[in-house]
Amino acid sequence: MDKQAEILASALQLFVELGFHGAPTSKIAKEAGVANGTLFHYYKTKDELIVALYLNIKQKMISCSDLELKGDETLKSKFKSVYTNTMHWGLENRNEFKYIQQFINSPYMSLIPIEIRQQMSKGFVGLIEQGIKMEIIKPMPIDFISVLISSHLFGVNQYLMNENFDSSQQTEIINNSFELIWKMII
Amino acid sequence: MDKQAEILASALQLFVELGFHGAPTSKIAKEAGVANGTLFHYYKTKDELIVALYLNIKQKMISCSDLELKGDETLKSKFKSVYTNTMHWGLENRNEFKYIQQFINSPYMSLIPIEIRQQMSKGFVGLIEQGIKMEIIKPMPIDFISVLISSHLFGVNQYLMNENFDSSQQTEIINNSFELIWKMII
DNA sequence: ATCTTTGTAGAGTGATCAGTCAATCTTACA
DNA sequence: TGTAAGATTGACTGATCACTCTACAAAGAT
Repeated sequence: MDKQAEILASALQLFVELGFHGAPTSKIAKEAGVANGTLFHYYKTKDELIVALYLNIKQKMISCSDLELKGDETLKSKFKSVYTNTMHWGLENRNEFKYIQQFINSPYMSLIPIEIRQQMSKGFVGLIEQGIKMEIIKPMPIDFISVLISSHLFGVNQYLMNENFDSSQQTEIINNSFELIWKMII
Repeated sequence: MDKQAEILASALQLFVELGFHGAPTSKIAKEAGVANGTLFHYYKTKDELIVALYLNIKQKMISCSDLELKGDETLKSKFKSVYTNTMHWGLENRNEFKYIQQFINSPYMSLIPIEIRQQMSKGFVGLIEQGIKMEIIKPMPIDFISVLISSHLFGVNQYLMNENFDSSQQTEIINNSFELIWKMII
């Protein structure tokens, strides 16, 4: 890992553990094994670091959920892939998942321009549009469906994080919970 | 409003607007129209203020959702009352709702002892248990059902906050979204 | 009337923090 | 090899912040 990646990793760890408030840049730099000034070489301000970390993680999450989406799958199985991939990613990257939740529920979220938010949800929105056009998914507003699925996903993820199931139990709950949300939107 | 209530009101406004990080106690006191020392007379530390504010708001939210739960209603209509009351409360108290989301997704949440968390969700958990016992609600883990409903509620609330519907449209969406989540758990 | 408790004020303090800067090191390439 | 650009350092700084302290006022209690 290069220094910049070390900084992001330490920032993630400390922001999740101590909050934006409780994690000083000096501590982040120290934990990353770099000098104070190096942090500010890559990120002009602390706020810029906080935002960059969000975008960095969100990008990873999205690219993971898109994995192996072949054209010949049914729409349902595409949705299921996105759902389960994201869920498993969240369980294997708990700090990343927590950081995203912490960030989007904080005032920092308003620093992300709307175009970028749309850009990030583009793929998912496209899937939903496709489902409505094919008359598989109920004709409800895209944003409504989107929020139904993502809040369901975040909720189930939080449940799985709290309880400590083994891997096969986890997979079963994820499959069942997908069927629940799928029935809700078709 | 007495001084303590003024402090809580200003803290709410500024924490939602600027985050825990960006809202100094001096500014909170100033906005509340009290001296710096007065704030620390009521709350020994800033953290204590942050936690007290959460408990204060949560209490209001719970007592609002319990309103008018008569014994002769069906279980479904009891659930619907809790759901719609909470939703409407959230729409009329946006800062309060945002604060709760900001708080529970922050590391401060870990400062709330588990007994208190259980105490706060007691009424709702009781309703779910009743539903399972009456074989109306599917026999799934209580915590799972609880997280399904509350994340759905928070998600729909966020959707309604973003879009700006008039009152009758809002009510319709709330009713429809209740039917969706109800079907999911029965 | 005196004492005690509680509320309120606001100047003061030591610590801490975000961010700077000048100097040094590394790398790439002419 | 020389040189320019970028990377890295860590001591430093000015501002800010959480919190304290002393003084005083209000309100009961005895």
